[in-house]
Amino acid sequence: MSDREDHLVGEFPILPKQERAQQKRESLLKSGHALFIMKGYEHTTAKEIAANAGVATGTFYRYFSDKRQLLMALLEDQIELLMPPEPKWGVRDPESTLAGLLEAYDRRLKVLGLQRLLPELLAKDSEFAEVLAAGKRKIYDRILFGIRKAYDHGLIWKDIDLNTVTWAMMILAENAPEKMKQCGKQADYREVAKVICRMIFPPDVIKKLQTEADEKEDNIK
Amino acid sequence: MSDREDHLVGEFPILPKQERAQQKRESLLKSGHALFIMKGYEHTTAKEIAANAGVATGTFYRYFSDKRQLLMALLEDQIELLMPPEPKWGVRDPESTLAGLLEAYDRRLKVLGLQRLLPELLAKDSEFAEVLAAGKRKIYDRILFGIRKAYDHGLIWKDIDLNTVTWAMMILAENAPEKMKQCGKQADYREVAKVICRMIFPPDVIKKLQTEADEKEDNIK
Amino acid sequence: MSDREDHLVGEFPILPKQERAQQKRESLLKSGHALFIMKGYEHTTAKEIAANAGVATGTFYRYFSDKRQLLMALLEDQIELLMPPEPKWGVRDPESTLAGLLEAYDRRLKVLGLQRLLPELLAKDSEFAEVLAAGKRKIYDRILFGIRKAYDHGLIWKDIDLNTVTWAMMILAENAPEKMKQCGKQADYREVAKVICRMIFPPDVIKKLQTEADEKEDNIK
Amino acid sequence: MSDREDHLVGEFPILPKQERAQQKRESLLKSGHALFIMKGYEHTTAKEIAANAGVATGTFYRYFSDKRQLLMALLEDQIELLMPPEPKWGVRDPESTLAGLLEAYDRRLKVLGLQRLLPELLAKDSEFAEVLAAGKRKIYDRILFGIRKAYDHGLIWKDIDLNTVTWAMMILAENAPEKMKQCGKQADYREVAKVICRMIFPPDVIKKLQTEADEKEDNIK
DNA sequence: GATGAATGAGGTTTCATTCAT
DNA sequence: GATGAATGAAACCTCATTCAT
Repeated sequence: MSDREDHLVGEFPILPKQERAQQKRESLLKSGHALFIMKGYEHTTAKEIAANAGVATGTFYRYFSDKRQLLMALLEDQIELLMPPEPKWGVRDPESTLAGLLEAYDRRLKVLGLQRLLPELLAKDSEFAEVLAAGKRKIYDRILFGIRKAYDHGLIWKDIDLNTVTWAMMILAENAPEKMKQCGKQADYREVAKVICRMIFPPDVIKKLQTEADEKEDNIK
Repeated sequence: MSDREDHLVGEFPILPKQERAQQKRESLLKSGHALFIMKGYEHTTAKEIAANAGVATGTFYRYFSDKRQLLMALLEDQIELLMPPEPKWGVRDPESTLAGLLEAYDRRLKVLGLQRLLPELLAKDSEFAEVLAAGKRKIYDRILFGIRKAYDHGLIWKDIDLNTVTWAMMILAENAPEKMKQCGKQADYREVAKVICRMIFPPDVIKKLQTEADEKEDNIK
Repeated sequence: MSDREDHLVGEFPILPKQERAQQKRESLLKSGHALFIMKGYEHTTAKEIAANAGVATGTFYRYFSDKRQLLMALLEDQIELLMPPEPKWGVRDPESTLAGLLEAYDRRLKVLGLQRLLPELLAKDSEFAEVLAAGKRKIYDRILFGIRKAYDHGLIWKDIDLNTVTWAMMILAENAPEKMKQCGKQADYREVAKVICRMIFPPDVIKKLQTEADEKEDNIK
Repeated sequence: MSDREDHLVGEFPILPKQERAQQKRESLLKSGHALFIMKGYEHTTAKEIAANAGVATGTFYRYFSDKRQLLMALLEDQIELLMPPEPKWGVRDPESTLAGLLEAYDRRLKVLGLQRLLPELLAKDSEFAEVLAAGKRKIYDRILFGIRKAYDHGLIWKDIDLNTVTWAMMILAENAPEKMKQCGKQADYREVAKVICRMIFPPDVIKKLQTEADEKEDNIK
C-alpha cells in the first residue's frame, strides 16, 4: 500500500536507450492507445496491450510502471499535438482561416481520441486532471493570444469578454464536429466557422476582411 | 437521509409495501447517482451502491439486474428534466433570456451530473448511446423550434445554417459553465449569453430587442 | 454451526393438521419432486419450489425445515412405493412373472425419478445414504425371500449364492431399462426377464415351469 | 504433495516450462478428481480444487475454463482406461475369465469413481451425456464383439438377444461390486462372475469349458 | 532484458434462510 | 399462519502485478 505512492508520479522504470527498447515502448504506446479508444480504459487489460504490441505481459511493466502511467504518457505525448498554429486573423478571410483550423484540430482530435475516456478518470485521479488541464490551458493561451491581437487591432467586438470567447471557441472546436457527426450529419467545418466568426467579429469587420482577402487573391492572379 | 430521522420521532411508518419498495429503489438510484458522479461508473461497485443506500448487496439485485441497468434507469428518469422551457426570443432582452436559460440548464446539469461518465460508455454500449441521443435530440428539437420562429420573424442572420447554430448553442450550454469553472472562474452566464447572442442575432436586432425590452420595463415602472 | 446439528434429523416445524395446510405440504412435495427431477437438487431453489407450489417463499420453511428435509420426505414417502409385490415363482411362466415385475418396478422408478440425483448427495450426507440403504434393503429382503422359497423348492441352481443373484436382479431391474433407452432402444422387459431367468433357474426348471404354466392356461380355456 | 519435499533436498528442479505446466494441470485434475468423488461435483468449489492442488485460485482458470471443463477433461482422459481387454471366451474357464475382467474393471472404476456424480449432471448437460455415452458405447461394442464370437462358436444360449446380454453384463460389472460393498459385504467377483455366466452360457457349455480348462492346467503340471 | 505462469484481492451475482408486516 | 423483501455468506471469475526462469 505504501509503495502505491511511488507510482503516483509514474517514473520510468528504465530509460530505454537501445533502439529495440524504444521500438517496444512505442509499440506499447500505440497498442494501448488503440485499445483504450476501442474498448475503454477499464476494459483494456495490460495483457491485451502487451499481446497486441507483440511483447510479453511482463515486458509491459518494464516500460510502464502501470496501466495508468501508460495513459499518462499517451496524454503527455499527444496533447502537444493538439496545439493549434498561431492564427493570423487579419491576414485572410477569417471564416476560411477558422475552418482550416477547425478541420486540423478535429483531425488531431480523432487521432488522439482519448478524450472519450477522460471524463471518468478525471473524477478519480487528480493528476490526470492536472495534466489535461495544463494541456488545455496551453491551447487556450495560444488562442487567447491570437484573439487579443485581433482585439487590439480593433477587429473584435469592443464590449465582449475575451476569455469567454476563447473558451467558447475551444468548446466548439472540441465538440461541434463530433456532436454533429453523432447526429448523422457530416461535420461542416465551414458552417461552424461561420457561426464562430459571428461570435467574434462584428459584421463590418468580417466584410472588410473578406474584401481584403478577395483583393489579395485577385492580386495574386 | 433526513426523512429517515422523521420516523424516529412520531408516527409509526406503516407504509404500504410497494411504497417501501419504491423508497428503496429511489434510495439505490440516489446512491448510485452520487457514487457514479463521485467515483465514476467503472470505479463504483454494486456493493458500494447498496451499502451507501443502506441496504444489503443482494437487495441491489432485487431492484436492478445490474449496475448498467441502474445507470440506464438514471438516464431515462433524468434526461427529461433537462428539457429547457420553450424560449420566447422576441419578448425581452435576448441576452437576459439566454442567461436565464443557461443558468437553469446548468443547474439541472449539475443535478444530473452524469454526462461526465458517459463518454467511455457510449463507445461500448449502443443502448446508452441511443437513450442519450434520443434525449439530446428532443432538446435539440425544442431549441431549433425556437430558433426557427425567431428566424421567421427576421431576428436571425439570414445567411446562417440553423442546425449549426442550434448545435453550437447546445454545446456551449452543456460545456461552457463547467469548463470555465474548471479554470477557477465563476461561471458567468451573462457573458456566455452575450457571446451566444452574437452568434445568433445581428447587432441591430440585438439593439432593437434590447430597446424594446427597456421600454417595456419603463412602461411597467 | 452448532445449530446445524439440529437440522440433521429434520424435525417438522409444525404438524399441519388443517386441511389447507396438508394441501400446501402436498403441493410443496409435488413441486419439489418435479423440480428436483427436472433441474437437479442443487439447481432447484427454495423460491422456485414455493412459487411452483403456489405459495410464498417463507411458507416453504413452515412446512420443511430445509430444502434437504423436503428431499428426505420425498424419499421416505416414495421409497415405499418401490416395494415389489412378493413374487410367486412356482406359479406361472417365470419369464412373464419377471417381465411383469420389471415393468411395474420401472414404471414406479420413472415416477419416482429421484434416483438420478441421489449419487451426488450420498457422498455428502450420510443420512440420505442411510434412508436410501434402508429402503433398498427392504426391497432386497423381499426379493431374497422369494428367491429363497424358490430355492427351497429346488427351482434354483444349487450351487449359487442367493445374495449375489438377488443383488444382480435388483441392479438389473434398476438399471437395465434406463440404459437401454439411453441407447435408443425401447426397453424390452421380456428380453431382460429372459436373461435374468437364465441367471436364476436351470434350463430344465424353466422348461418345466413354462410347460406347467401352459397347461394351466389350457385348462382355463 | 510428497514429491514437493523432494525438491528441498537436492537437485534444482529445472523442468522445462511446459513440463511444469503439465504437472500443474495434472495436479489440478487429480485434485478435482479426488474432491469430486469425496464431496460431489456441486459441492466442490474451484477454489477448493485449486487449494488442494497447491495453486492459487486464478491458476485454476489458466488451465480450465471452469469446473465443468475440468470434469469433462477427467471424463475424456479416463474413460479410455475403462476399456476392457478383448475377452477370449473359449480359452479357459469362463468364470475365471469373467471374474478377472470384473475385478480389473472395478479397480479402474474405483480409480475413476466419477460415475457416482454423473447422474445429476446428465440431466442438464447434454455434452456430458454425449461424451459419456460415446465412452460407454465403445466398451459396449467391445464386449458385444466378444459375445458374438462366442455365439458363433455355439457357446451361448441360442435363443437369447445378444444386445440384452451385453447390456446386462455391463450393468452388472458397473454396479454389482459397489452395491454389494454398500451392504457391508466384500465384493465377491467370483460369485458375480458365476451368476453372469449362467446368464450367458448354457450349463453344458460351462461344464465343457471348465473341463477343458482343467485339462490344460493338468497338462501344464 | 524478456518471458508468461502464478498470484490473490476484489468485483459480480446467487440463494438459503430469516423476519417484519 | 402467510407473505415476500431483505440479508449476507459464499460461489464464480478476472486481471493488475510479481517473479522465477
